[in-house]
Amino acid sequence: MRVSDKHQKITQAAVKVFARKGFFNARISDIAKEAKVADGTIYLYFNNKYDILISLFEDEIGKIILKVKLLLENETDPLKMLEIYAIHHMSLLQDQKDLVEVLQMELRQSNKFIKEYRNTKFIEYIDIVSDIVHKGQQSGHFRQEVMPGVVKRAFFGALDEMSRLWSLSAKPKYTLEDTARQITDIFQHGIVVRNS
Amino acid sequence: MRVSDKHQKITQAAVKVFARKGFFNARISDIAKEAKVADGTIYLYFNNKYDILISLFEDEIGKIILKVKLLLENETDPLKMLEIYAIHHMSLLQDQKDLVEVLQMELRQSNKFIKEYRNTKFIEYIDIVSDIVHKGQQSGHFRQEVMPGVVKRAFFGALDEMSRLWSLSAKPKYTLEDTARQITDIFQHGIVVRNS
Amino acid sequence: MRVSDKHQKITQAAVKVFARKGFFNARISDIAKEAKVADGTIYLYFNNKYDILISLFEDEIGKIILKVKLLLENETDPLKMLEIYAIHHMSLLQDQKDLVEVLQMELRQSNKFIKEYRNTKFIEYIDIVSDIVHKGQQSGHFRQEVMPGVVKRAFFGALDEMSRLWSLSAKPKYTLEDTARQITDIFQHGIVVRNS
Amino acid sequence: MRVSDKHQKITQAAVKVFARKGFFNARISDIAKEAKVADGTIYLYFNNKYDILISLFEDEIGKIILKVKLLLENETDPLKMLEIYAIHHMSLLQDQKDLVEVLQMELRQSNKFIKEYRNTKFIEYIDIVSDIVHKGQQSGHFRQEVMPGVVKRAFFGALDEMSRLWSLSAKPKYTLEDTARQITDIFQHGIVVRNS
DNA sequence: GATGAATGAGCTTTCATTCAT
DNA sequence: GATGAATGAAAGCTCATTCAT
Repeated sequence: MRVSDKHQKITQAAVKVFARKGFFNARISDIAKEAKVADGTIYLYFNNKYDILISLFEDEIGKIILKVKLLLENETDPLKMLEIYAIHHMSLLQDQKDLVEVLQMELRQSNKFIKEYRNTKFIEYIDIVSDIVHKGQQSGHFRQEVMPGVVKRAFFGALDEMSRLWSLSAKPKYTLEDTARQITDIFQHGIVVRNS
Repeated sequence: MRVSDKHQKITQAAVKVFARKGFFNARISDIAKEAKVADGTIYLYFNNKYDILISLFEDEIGKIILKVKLLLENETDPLKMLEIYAIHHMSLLQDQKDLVEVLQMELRQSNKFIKEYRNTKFIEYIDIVSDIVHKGQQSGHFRQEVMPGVVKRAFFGALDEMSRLWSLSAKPKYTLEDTARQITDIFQHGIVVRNS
Repeated sequence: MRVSDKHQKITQAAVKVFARKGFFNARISDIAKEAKVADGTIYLYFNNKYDILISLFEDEIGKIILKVKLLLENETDPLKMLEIYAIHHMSLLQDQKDLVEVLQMELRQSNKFIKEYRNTKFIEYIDIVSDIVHKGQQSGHFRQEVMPGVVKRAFFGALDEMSRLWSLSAKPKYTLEDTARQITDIFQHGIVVRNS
Repeated sequence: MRVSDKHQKITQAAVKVFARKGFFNARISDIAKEAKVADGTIYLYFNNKYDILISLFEDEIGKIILKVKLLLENETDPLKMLEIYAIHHMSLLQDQKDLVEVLQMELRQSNKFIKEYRNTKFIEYIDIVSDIVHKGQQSGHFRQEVMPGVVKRAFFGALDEMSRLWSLSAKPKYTLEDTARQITDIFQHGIVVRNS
């Protein structure tokens, strides 16, 4: 069995269990059982319960960043780039519902209980948006008075809140892709230079 | 001593303690000490620890709804109404920082640990936005193809994410009011009918 | 129930359990069961497992010191004082066998695992001997070249080792009092000025 | 690599680790690391953790016995023999500080956690003293009324306690040899027949 | 109503020991 | 013989909740 095998099995089990019960209600033994390893084995790969969450967070956000950057590589239109980002973000939910729920939780909780933890991976992820906006402003597509730092947060927040609703609702009205497009549409209209 | 007196003291203490430590790390005895009552006294007013959080959430959101509805009463321009909503939402952070932090956490957590809890108060709060959008569409101010149900989530998400950032950052670049205006500006441009 | 009641019950239970199993093999639940309280109750009176041992040690040594000082109060002959000290020390074993065993263990162990703990109570106890020796030297009873600081350690060590043997052996040859007298005899002869 | 090689490496490592942390706080992995072998290897040479301690104890005491018997071989004066024994005992501290600390601990603890263990090696070691005393009584050097079985314990106890102090104190007042001599002096005076 | 001492279930983490390689 | 990853029982400690006063 490869070394990374157990590590990955535990991470995946943790995602499942954290998503189901939340971080605090999840027991180590739950994760161990889900991963089909002994409780003690978890501590060969992680320092403690928090460490599982943090590692998981950084690893998974890291993968997401790589993926979206790859998707954006061949696109130059900043309007289209926003759409690609949004659709990719929302479609994560379809592929990795549990992961998204854990990341959402973690995002609100981690800074509460681990003061010293600085969430650089997350910042890297949303900075993709401000980069797009900045580029759009330089190319004259986007209004100059719009603040990229505000847009990135607002755009992420809008997508995130929408995905939260989506994962909770039993029978969503729209597809995830439609939803992503609608939010993108609002932001595109919201920041684009009017051709009047 | 009025009955509500102890209840309120405990609620306020809970807001403080939950904001400081998070729900799970907060101890009942912390709240009791902060409220200057005995541990057991809390159980005369609340069924259990979760109940404090839920009650707190509903009570406080209720007050916020009342306040913002009052502010919107004399305004008819849907563009201005969005701004009023946004500014009021963000300014909560100034007046009740602890409360905002607790509400943000609770929003992401409660559905994890209390499956049966349906967050009707929160829905009522964001429905104010969809009402504004709907009204704006009827009056011809807003584009018909925009979905009010999407806008309400996106608008709330954008404001909420921005306020999360704000409460975390040591020295924010902009004032809360400016931030509210910038986000409102994006959404106003995003959904308004173009006068071309 | 008096506050001190539970504290004392736990201390006495701890003495019993520590003596039976040793500190490390003793479980908190053993002590709790012996004291007929809940496991958690112990933590209302002691900070942790070590704290039980330390508190116990200091409290009980404190009592022993008081007792022996009282016994020595009306005696002026330093030779007799040594005997009183020795007999009292050895007779502890009869009255409080468990306690003696715990103290003996603790004496060898505590300084190993709690580096910062300075055993002032114990020093106070053996300093009684060096005081006697010093007084005996001033009154011309004891040889000047004898070091009180060495005698106190040697005397205590001799008594302690003898009592260790005693508590282990199934059928001791001599009575405790006889043993105390024999050791005292050696030391008396060992340090007294010869009347030649 | 000779069989005994690993055995010895582990024993020496165990002495170091037990002295540093005490038996219960020492981990098998600590010993393994110190001995530069794998954890599992230890179990090829010892049955369990306790077995390491017991083996170590018997082996090392055995060596000490051999050494002191050799030193005493050519001496016939019982007074001098006591001094040789004392000086050798105390000087162990200089050469094998860790070992002495472990033996001291073990002496007080082993009978607590391994009921069936009878410490014959230790008895053999202190019986050297009672043999000296007995011989001294037969040759008329020592008082007849002194009990060899008491002297051996008292003498060992005095030396042991003194060495315990010595290994704890940062800056001892006297040299180990002086201390040994002082204690011997007290016992010599204590049991010798007076030439009056 | 108010108190806070007492409870004990529950959890994270440790570590001696095993065993497949 | 040697390894060290894996095991899982075990235990210290916490804290929501209760209830006698």
